[in-house]
Amino acid sequence: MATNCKDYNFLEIEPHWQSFWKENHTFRATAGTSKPKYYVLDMFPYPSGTGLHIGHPEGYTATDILARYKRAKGFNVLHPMGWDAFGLPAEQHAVKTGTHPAANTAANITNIRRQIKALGFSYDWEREFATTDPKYFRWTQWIFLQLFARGLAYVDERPVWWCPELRTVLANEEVIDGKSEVGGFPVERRNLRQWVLRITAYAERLLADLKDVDWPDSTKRMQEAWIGRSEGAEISFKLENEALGALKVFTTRPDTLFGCTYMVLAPEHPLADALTTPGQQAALEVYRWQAAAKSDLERTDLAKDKSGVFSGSFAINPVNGQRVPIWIADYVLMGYGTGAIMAVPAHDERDFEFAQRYELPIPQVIAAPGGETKLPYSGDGTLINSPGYDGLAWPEAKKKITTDLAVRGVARATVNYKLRDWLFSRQRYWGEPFPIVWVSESDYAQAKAARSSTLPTVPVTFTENGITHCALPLPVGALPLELPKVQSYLPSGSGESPLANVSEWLEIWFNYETGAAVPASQPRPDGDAWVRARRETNTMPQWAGSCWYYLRFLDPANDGAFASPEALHYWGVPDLYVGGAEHAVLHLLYARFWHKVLFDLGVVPQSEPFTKLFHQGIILGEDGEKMSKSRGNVANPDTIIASHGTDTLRLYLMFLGPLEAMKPWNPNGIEGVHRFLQKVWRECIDREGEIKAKISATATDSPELTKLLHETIKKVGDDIEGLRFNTAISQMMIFTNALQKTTAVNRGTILAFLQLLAPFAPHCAEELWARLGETPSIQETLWPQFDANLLFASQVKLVFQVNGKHRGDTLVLAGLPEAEAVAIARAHERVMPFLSGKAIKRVIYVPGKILNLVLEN
RNA sequence: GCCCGGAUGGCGAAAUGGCAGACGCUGCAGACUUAAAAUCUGUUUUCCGAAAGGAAGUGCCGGUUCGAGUCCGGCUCCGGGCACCA
Repeated sequence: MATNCKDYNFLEIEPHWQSFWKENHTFRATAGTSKPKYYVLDMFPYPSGTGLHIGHPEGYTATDILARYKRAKGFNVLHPMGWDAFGLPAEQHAVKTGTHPAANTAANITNIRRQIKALGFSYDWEREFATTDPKYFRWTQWIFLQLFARGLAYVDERPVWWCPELRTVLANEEVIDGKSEVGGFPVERRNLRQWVLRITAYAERLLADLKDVDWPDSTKRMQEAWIGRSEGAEISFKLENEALGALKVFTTRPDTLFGCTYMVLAPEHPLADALTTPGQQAALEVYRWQAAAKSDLERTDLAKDKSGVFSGSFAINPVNGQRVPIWIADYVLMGYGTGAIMAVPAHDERDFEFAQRYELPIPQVIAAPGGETKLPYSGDGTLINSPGYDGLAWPEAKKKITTDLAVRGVARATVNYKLRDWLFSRQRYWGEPFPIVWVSESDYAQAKAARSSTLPTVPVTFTENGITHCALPLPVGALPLELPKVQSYLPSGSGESPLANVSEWLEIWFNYETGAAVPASQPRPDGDAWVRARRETNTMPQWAGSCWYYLRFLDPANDGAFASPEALHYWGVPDLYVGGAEHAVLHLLYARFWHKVLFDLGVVPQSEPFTKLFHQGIILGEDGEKMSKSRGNVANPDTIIASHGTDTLRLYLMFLGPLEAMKPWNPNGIEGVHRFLQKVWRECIDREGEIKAKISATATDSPELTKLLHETIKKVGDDIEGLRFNTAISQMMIFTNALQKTTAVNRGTILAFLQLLAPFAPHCAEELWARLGETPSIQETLWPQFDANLLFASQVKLVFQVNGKHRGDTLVLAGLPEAEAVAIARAHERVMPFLSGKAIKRVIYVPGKILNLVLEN
């Protein structure tokens, strides 16, 4: 049922077909058909208050074209959309206005959903959800409980930004130049009790399985670098003060052990105090205080100016018994390896710099193959000045020294990762509450008997004022644990989240069998399973909800499981995942980690979540700068939809350049693609709104037009598969230009072309399809086939070159033998003059392409 | 500092090692129009030339090749990411 506008009235056409698709559930995905499945997923957006900017629809248009194309190719397509709706901006808004973040979030979702729907994407909206829906985060909490039960979640003291003035914890992005973003107050690092996920337990698999996924190489390399595997040895240095035991260091270069002239501890190292002699204590205090006052950024900015203090103590080098002074310096980090290093200044740049400044010896122990003596030298070489190992190549020496020391029990080969465990809690209101209560040791012991399968082998505990608290999970049946209403979204002031102020919710009698809770202010209910408990006040970070949403889309209404085994089996994981490169590490690594845990639990059938990944490029402002409100260069899709229509916007976004490229927004080009759609319209519909008279079922197309049509079918299909939408559109423009020059055209040719256009400009194609009297919807038709026989021309243009220079061309029969081609060239009026008087030394002939005659001299 | 991209007309760009600049924008000229808009046609890398045609040309320097925007080596600039990881 088409509209009846005479001109290409997109404002009438686009809403018309959008409601048609909605009423007919055109894009509803139903599992279990015999068709092959195709799951194409966008990184779902955070519903921010400012709505969509032009960058969002770029990736969404790309996946939509693919989704529509794959449907036409006979696939059962799953193409969903939802909302990553927990997050800081909503909380900040709540603090400012006092309104519940849920209300603000819902309003933002309504707006952004309207914007996305106006773009006419073929999402199955029946699968929509937000991560903030209790029916969704119930399963986020469920997955957390699985991690907890497997010992992959624990609590630990971790430093976070604390602003004494605001009495709150700040995120990294809320700290600017060591001051709070709000108010500009000073901030400091402060240790707080945090939940941490043991992602490091999966480091090896997260690294190894990268080889199995079809991702951009650069993204794989970033993840590799982030995981940062390095092989080396942990070596124990005996301390001169034997009462203190040994000092363990990690090194990737055990072969340079003879070149170790000092050691360095991180200022936070537990042995730092004990090792510091009374005379040096004051200096250490000052140094520590200086290091702590620096932000991480300052500490790393000062990288070039290494500093430290001597502890006054010595260790013994296990290979040669030499006394080695122990220094304390902030260029060694407590978070990596053992927080202590053996310094080999001759072969490490940082140690070299430090040794120079403090005039420590710099003996060379690796000889460069070229005899080069410039230090520091960290390249290949053989050992020198290393009695017992001299002359060995460094890799062998590394093995031999490690084994020799291992035999003596003072070293072992180890693998270290840069990857740290994942800090998984936030002191915020607007996040998933942890389904955890804290109970006393004795109550935990009592509950353990009833709940053992849901508890980790080693209880998760923390100690406060000498009292040990044990983490007891809610039974799965008690999920979801929803957020309580609070009086204020301001932080508690003590470093805990606002939840710490809701005492009726916080302090409870807890039934560890059912998960039921009664405020502790009321009498303890009858029954053995009731224990005194305090709820966990932390909430989960925004990453939690985005870690597994791609699985919930498979079966979003399921109340009995995060998704049914049937849905998990049928739809599997996304066949294509499209989103920004800014998520190359964190989101994609966290999601992979969770997926692997679910795989180990046997609840998902595959070990990797995203088989194929693609990053769309960023669209910059007209000025070539990143779009931002403050620069005032933000383009809004709404205005373009109103002025040119969404089909034009979609087409233009794809025509701008390669999908992966970073490109500036240039609204001048919009007219070009809009004209293209106008032209398509005019080729189908005349000024009176009737079907153009030149279209007829009986017209015979010229061989050229037929060939062009089949070329276009092939190229558009190939380009969509390769995500090269810009060149697909160019090809359709070429076809339309040719169409315009015809006086009669076969109706079937027009219909086939409209099918090619449909994934790109679905409203326009649908309208013209209906005007031409076709039913059902163009979305339900199969992609046209090209005839490969028609792609080969009998005549081809052969280019003549003399000494590699273009000297003319001519049409020849395809498959012309070389001898004949040379004869034609010799006789060619433009080629001949260049050949006169010279012998042909060599002939390069690429049939159908080029004939290059190489002359003597 | 390290890692990853990128650099082609006035602009966005295209080009399995085989005619560089497809397609689109802009500009210019023309047709239609009383006129304008819209639409259509032609033209638009630079230099020489009246033209035919010729020469140069894909950030810079060199190399491989009959032939290089494309491959290799060395730079410059721009963008992104990471940053004392022992």
